[in-house]
Amino acid sequence: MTPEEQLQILTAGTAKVLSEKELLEKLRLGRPLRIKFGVDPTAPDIHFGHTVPLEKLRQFQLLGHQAVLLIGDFTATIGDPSGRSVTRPPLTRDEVLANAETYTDQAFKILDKDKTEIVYNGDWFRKLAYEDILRLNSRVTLQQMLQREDFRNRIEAGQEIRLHELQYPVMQGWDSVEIRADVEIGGTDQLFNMLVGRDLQKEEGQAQQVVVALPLLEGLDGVKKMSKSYGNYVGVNDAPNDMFGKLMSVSDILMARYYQLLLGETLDPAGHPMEAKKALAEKLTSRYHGAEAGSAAREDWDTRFSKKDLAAAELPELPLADLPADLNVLSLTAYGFKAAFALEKSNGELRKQFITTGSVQLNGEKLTDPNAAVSIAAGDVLKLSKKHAVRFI
RNA sequence: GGGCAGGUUCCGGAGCGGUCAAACGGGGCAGACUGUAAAUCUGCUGGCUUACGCCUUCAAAGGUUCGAAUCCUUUCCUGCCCA
Repeated sequence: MTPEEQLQILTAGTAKVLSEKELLEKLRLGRPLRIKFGVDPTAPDIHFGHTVPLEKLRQFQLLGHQAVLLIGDFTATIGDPSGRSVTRPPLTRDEVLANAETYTDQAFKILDKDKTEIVYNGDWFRKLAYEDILRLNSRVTLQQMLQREDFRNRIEAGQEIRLHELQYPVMQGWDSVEIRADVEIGGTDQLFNMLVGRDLQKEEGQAQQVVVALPLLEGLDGVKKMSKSYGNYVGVNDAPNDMFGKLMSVSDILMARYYQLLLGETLDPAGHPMEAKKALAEKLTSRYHGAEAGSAAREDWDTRFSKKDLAAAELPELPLADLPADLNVLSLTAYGFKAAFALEKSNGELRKQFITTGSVQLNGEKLTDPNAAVSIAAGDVLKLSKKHAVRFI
């Protein structure tokens, strides 16, 4: 593949590349480039938003370049201040290592493990003496650091910035020197840190890395960035049916984004949107759970939602023995939500929202009277809402 | 340190002694329609109650009053201006 063709693939879906010209020049060198991607193993829960840079890294890998996955075991104990409005609590070393392992397990569902070099930045940072650190710091000015938007905002807002937080960009920059990175990949929130890498490489007489910034993935609502705290995420550890279902609920516009950023593919505008969405959901589910689970999730979705055949669908199962003693429609519904989905609904909500609207159905029969007595037999299917149903056994 | 404006239910934002569980908008949830899409429409959105009603909420603590989110005092916090 020509450098020009590679460039086109590699810049697709990116938010910013500094610069495309330099990237093209590097591609023309004809040798495998060293592509750095650094992760902070600060949280064990990984969602699809985190996989966007990995997808780009894989593209580089497929084109024959060397992926270098940097585990920020050392920097994680500081906490990246990027985009943060408060100082992050430091993690213990054990937490960091455990998180790192979880992370790599997930990452290799996307990356080719055998062709990925893993490095830990503790390997060099732990060896630095105080005088080395001072020397490193002497190359970056306070003014440069203060250009950062999040630092600036915190100063303006009168919020504290601890001195060690200023070290973070310097350290990330130094990682690039140690790795001799040709390219660094990261989210747009990493732009500043990645640029520091260029400065330090220049100081060290190295060629400067090209910075590839990727957009932050929108969450399921299509508006806010994907984040656990917004509840709009798809976790890579979500159960196959959950993952499939969540992906089916995205809007058409968002689907095109997901194609681009999660699959590295372009959505064919000629196809039927629902078919395209099922294909997206199946591919992603298969990636994390295997092809078998992927197609099973699709089949189950079809029986449950396309054919609306709840009886044949795979549902959470509740034993008859655990049913509440005073069984009526209201207590049954409350029990279903609580036992199968861990959702605590108030009686008022159950009555007004779920029962009287006809949302609650037993084997297809609407149960609209909260106080009506019900009897449940094995095999009965209780539909609580469009998205929630259980089977009794 | 001085002056001014504020802190209301998930968010924004009305209310400024009783008719306030608190307008309106957003968000969320449920239903209809659909492709678990979008758009649209309907309902719900503190808790308990079939309901009458009761209970807990309007930064915190006290107080005035038959009665307070609304008035007074103190405390905490926020924004703007001056030094």
